[in-house]
Amino acid sequence: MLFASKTPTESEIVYLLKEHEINPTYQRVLIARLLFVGRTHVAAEDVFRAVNKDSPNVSKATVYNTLGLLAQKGVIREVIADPDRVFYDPNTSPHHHIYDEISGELTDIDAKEVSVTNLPALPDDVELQGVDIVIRVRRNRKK
Amino acid sequence: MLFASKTPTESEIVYLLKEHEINPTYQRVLIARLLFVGRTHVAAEDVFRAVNKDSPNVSKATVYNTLGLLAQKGVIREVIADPDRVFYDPNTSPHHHIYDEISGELTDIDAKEVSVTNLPALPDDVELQGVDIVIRVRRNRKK
DNA sequence: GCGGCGGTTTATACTTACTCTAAATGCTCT
DNA sequence: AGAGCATTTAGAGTAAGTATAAACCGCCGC
Ligand SMILES: [Mn+2]
Ligand SMILES: [Mn+2]
Ligand SMILES: [Zn+2]
Ligand SMILES: [Zn+2]
Repeated sequence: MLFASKTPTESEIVYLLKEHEINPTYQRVLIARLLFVGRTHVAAEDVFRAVNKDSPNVSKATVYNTLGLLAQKGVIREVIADPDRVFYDPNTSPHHHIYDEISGELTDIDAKEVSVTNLPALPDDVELQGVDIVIRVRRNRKK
Repeated sequence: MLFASKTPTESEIVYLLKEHEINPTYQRVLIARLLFVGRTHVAAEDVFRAVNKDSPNVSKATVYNTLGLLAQKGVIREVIADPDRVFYDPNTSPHHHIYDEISGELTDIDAKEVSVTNLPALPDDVELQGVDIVIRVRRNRKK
């Protein structure tokens, strides 16, 4: 979901959540806004820290529940690339990832820049959820 | 690494480990053999259970350390697809995976059956470790 | 055979990411 | 205000994996 502004307003976020049949509570709006303002790949613990930076605002359970809910409703996307944590991605347009095994950082690659062909036909009792490409790299630290 | 026999002998495993500069201890041979006989994708806890099924043979630490060592030396491969655990794969030939989000099962797809083209050029301070494709599906349980 | 020595394994404690539970809070309708 | 449902919360619990420090093993020189 793309916004006209780089930093969507609270009411734009409220609208986005409603569109996806999510009741826009204080905590959900706060978390969603953080994601869409930051436009980066974040883990749940990052969100927990950010959202409680100044004052205690949102519990850990709510952070996890909200990220799960947003992902399930399609507002954001889960990325499984790091063996230690799930990343959440506000970019829901078709794209893939470069994963740096050293820093743990994820970078987007537009799906148009990669083509995957000849995917095998799937048995008809399976429902395709998505095709994820992860390019695993190691960026050499310090020259 | 392919074996003539479907069930490699102990000495074939010993040779395989030596080839990869791994000292073939009792525990390492046991674990590697289990992987290459089973020829499936297994998590560390699966290996721990299997290897200690009858009598206590190998500690948890050694299971984790050995799987890590085998992967690092290229005898087996790690697969990151399930958010809850790392899978280890005795199939090191180029291939990709179908991941069933419901059962947690992984299935191989030969790399020849898929083509990925137009991968973006990587900055020259990054070393490519591999390109992993995961096809996420849900197999509908019970008609 | 004995002592030493590096490499390996072990039990066990610990950490980290995440889930569960049951109570408290809030929101809406009457 | 009170009922009823949705949501949030603190805190306990789980599961995968890591760290630590002691024990053990295989080999070598004596
Ligand atoms: Mn981990
Ligand atoms: Mn997990
Ligand atoms: Zn992304
Ligand atoms: Zn495989």
